[in-house]
This record gives sequence, C-alpha cells and structure tokens, in this order.
Amino acid sequence: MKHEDFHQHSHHNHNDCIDTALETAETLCAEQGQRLTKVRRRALELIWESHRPLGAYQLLAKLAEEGFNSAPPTVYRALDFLLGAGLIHKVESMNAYLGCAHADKAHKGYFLICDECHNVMEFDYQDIHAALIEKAAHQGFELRAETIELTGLCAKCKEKSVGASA
Amino acid sequence: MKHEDFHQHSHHNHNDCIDTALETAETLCAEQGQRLTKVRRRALELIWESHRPLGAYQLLAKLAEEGFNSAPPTVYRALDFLLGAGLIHKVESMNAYLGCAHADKAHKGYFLICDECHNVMEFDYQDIHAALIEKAAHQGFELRAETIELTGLCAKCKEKSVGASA
DNA sequence: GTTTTACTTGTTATATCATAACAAAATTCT
DNA sequence: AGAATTTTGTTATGATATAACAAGTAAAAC
Repeated sequence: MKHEDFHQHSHHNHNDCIDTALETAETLCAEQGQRLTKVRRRALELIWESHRPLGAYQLLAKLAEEGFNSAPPTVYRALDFLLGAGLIHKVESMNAYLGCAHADKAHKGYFLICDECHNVMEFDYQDIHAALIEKAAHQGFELRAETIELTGLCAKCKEKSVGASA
Repeated sequence: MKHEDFHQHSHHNHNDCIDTALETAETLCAEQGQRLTKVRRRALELIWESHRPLGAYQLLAKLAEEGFNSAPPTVYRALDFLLGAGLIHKVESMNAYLGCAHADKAHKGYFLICDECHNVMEFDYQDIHAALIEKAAHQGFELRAETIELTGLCAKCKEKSVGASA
C-alpha cells in the first residue's frame, strides 16, 4: 500500500508515518553532516502531526507553547532547513508546509489538495515528470523545479456531498 | 507561431499582444455581462505591459501614479475580477500576476518560469491535463484547478551562461 | 424618468506571511 | 583552550492580502 493511499484511510496509525519520517530525517541528516537540532526536529514532528499542511505561524505557535523562542525567524529558519534537506514541501498555493513522504528519494512533490477538507495527498508520477522535462526541453528550457498543485474534491468529500444533495 | 514562442523573441511588438488581450477582454466581458471598468481595464493593460509577472503592490503603485485610489483593496479587487474572468493568472510561487494568453478558451495555465531573467512562458498541453485528470480520478479525486509552475533556465539564459563559462 | 436594486469604489484598519540585521550562544575543528 | 563555523535570540520591518462599512455609480424595474 502506498503512503498516499494510506493517508486516505481514517484509521491508520499516523504515529507510524511520523516515526518513519523522523528516522529517515535522522539518517539523511547524519549522512550529509547536517544537524537536526531540537527545534528542527520538533518542527518536523509537528508538521507531521498535522494531517494537513501547516502554516508557518501555526507551527510557530505550537513551538512557542513548548518553550521554544516565539519570534518568526525561529520557525522560518527551521522551515528553510527542512525544505533544503527535502524533508518537507511548501504548498505554494496555501502558503503552508507539509511533511515529505519520500524524503529518501529525490523527487518532485505533486499534490492533490481537497478544497473541502483541506487534506493533501502527495503523489509521485514519473511519467508526468518525464513528459514535463521533455516538453520544457522542446522549448529550450532546462527544468529545475516543479510546483504541481491540483485542487478539487477528494473521494471522501465527494461521497459526502453526494449524500447531502440526495 | 504560438504566442508563447513569440514572447521568446525580443523584437516583437508587444503592443499587439496587449491590444489583442484587451479586445478579447472587452468581448468576453460583454458576452458575460461583466463590466470591464476603468481600473480593471487599466490594471489588465498594465499587467500586459510588463513582460513578466507583476506583484499586486507594483501594480497598485502604477495605478496610483495614474490617479487611481492607492489603497490595497483597489488592486486586489481588480485582480480578483480579472482572475475570475480568466483574463489573468496568479503565479503562486511568485505571488505575482500575469496576463493570460488564452483567455478566450477555457484552459489551465501552465508556466515555465526562468530563474535567471524571470520571464514566464505560458504553455497549454492537453495531454498532460488529460493525464492529470485521469490520475486524480484514479484516486477518487475530482480535479477542479491546477497550479503547474515549472522553474529553471530559459533558452536565452542557458545560452548566456554557456557563453560566460566558456 | 425617478425609484429601487445591484454592483463598484473609497477608506480605515488589520491580518497574514516572510526577511534583514546584528548580537549572543553553542558546536565543531585545530 | 582558542579560532572558526553554525545556530539561535532579538528587534524591527517588509511584503502580501483581507475585513468591514460607507459612499458613489450604473442598471433594472417600475
């Protein structure tokens, strides 16, 4: 079962996701001589504990509650570090941050964002990626990063809205 | 020659683009009983006059110079209207706004954004669109909007950087 | 053609997102 | 231990965007 499908079900133990993500983070940072300090680690955990993308100031508030410094640079530094390490993604259309489910493999974060419940699924389609590279190259463009954010109605909310209108 | 290719060349008369865009805007608004008021029209023109995406406050400054009201709601209202009418796009990863080259046909704005010169090309690939719809549907997700923003190096800047390093 | 209605704009205030700049502390290297 | 590097604290400010309500303007109904 893929991680993103997993997230579609309500009963999974999300703690497993968090644990896995944190372990991966530790490993990656160790390998690259990066320091996963307390704030950074806790920030990553808090982002994962939220099932949906977390705003910088929401995260800052949570960190502040736990005794971390409560000024904006604290959270933006942690976010910059985590983004740089590929441990989280920024959802540009929401100004919010999301744990990356595939931090171990270099990849592009493609997102399905539900307009209704604001849950986000990450998906990873090699064929689309390949097609985009090819099409960009066709115009002489060398692709470096992709922001792919699709919004609409997720399966659960679609069911609900059908039920409501019936 | 497609509009986006056109934009890759430095010598084209961009006024033609603006004129066409404005005419299209007039027609579309008339058809839909929408009012393309002075601020809205001028905002659209100014967005087009800039070859690259324009920030809301940059636009506001230009409008203010011309005697329009200089408070933020003025520009955000105009932008909302133009976005709603499909006459412009928002580039989420830049918080900036861009004239839509295909306002007359319903479409998704896919962008190639150059990291170097910040020029943006719009492109419109039906096959990618179809693939995304299909893949979303496969997860029970009903697609409503797509944000596709690809960044990298455009042809011109790639040439330049090769020249520089040689 | 005036009244009613809907829409658009003006105005003030504030919310939200993000970074600059410099000082202090902690960690790592030698 | 001392020097170099990185990380964190702190203050201030910049950049992006919206809420709320009043005033004006155009369109529709009568």
